[in-house]
Amino acid sequence: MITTRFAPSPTGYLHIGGLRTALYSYLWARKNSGRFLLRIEDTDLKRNSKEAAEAIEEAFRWVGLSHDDEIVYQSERFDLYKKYIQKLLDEKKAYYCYMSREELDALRAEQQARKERPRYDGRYRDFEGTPPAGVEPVVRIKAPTEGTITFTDGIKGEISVRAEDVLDDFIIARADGTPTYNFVVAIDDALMGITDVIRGDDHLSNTPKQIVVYEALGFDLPKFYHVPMILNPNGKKLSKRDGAMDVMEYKRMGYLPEALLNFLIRLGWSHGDQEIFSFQEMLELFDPKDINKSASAYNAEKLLWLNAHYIKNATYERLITELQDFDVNIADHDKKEILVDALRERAKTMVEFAQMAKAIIDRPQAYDEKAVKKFIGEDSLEILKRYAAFLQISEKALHLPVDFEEVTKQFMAKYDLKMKNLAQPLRISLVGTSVSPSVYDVLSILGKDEVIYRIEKFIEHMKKA
RNA sequence: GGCCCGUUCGUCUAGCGGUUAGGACUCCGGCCUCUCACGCCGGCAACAGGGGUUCGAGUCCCCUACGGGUCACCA
Repeated sequence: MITTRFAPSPTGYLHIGGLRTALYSYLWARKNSGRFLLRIEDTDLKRNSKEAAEAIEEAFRWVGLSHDDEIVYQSERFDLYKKYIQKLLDEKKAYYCYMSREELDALRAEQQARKERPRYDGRYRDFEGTPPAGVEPVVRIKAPTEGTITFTDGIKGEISVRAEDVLDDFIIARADGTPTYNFVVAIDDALMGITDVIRGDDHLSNTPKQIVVYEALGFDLPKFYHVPMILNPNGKKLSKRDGAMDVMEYKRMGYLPEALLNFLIRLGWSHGDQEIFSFQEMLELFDPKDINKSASAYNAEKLLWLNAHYIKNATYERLITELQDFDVNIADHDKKEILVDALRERAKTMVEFAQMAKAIIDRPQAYDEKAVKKFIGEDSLEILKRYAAFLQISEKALHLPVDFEEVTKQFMAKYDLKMKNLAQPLRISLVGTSVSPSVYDVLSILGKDEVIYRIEKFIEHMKKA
């Protein structure tokens, strides 16, 4: 059984880097009928963990991820950690260190002056004497001083480091008794039964320290997968303005969650040449062994393309529901399918979709000057007037785009007009600009009466001007 | 600076010793056409550099360069 976990520190929101590792962890667990757990790394306290957890769950809900069991808060497990600290103390695998911060700072300064790696010198490692007064001790773990630590990373391969290069007796409990990150991560992963740790590769160099904890406590090591970072389009670290903002911000910008997920899974992972992955396919095909070794840059155009793809293929119900979040309610519109089909090919985001829908449904507030200048000629108004009259007396029932196409062709034949002569003036009269879906679609969506009304209003407006 | 990791078109990537180095996004042409899109067809564009190993290297090894991560009583 595979158990994975997502273990963010409470920053207040979930960004796409976090979402991606969460997705990978989720997929790997679910694919193997395993469990996917959520743990909040809040040993630091200061920040509001509940709020952060709620933000993460909200984002999970939006994209369709779910976790098993209750959320684990490290801040609620201090007693547990204390027991393990005591255990290591009793077994002499950890010890109190009475070095003051000043002494520590001085030591580091010296080492740096000598161009050495700053590290604790182990002065209290085997201390048996009377502790200096007035110093609240920290607890340090005895780390190996020689030899190498080797582990296999599921993405990077075998990683091997020399103990003397990277380790020292690091602190596992602060002077106030609270435990530190590298200590609790190892304990919680072990106690929660995590078999596969999938996390950002900024944790790669923490892994040896955590292995020291696992070994001191006699826990089995999980498999590690260190996922490369997401970079901004310039190859630098991702910041908020590049896309590292709250995942929910993507919803507000009109992205569909399936597009975001498809975008993220493909960023650093691939399955041959396949670009489009349904959630089901992600579940079937994802394997962390196929994750790339190198960092990848955030590519906004590709996200947009994927979003457009999912909009094109979404159901009517889905799109109509999504539209409600952007103040467009067409659930009761009798031509809603025609409207949706006309716009789904054109919108890259739901925000654009909504804007385009409004541009058709709402009567034009103004007429684009450039368009008028370019397309409204001497006889345009006369043609429109006749066209409206032609529609008015039409005996045929006008509902679908093909109905309007038919009468329009009859009209053009009667007056020996070309589509080019009619289409743009008509479009401008209906929506106020020279850009819109097919005029036949617009005609159908608006319906005969509204069409005639808008044409008359336009003629009126032009005559006034 | 020490340690660790990485480097195929601008970007995401395929490749797993023998390929005209493939696909996708973007961009540029063309077709379609009532505008804008969509769609379709076509095009530009890459193995960081240098040494090895090998009959043969994008693929294996070493070095260099560049990029990133990390070295806390943060996580």
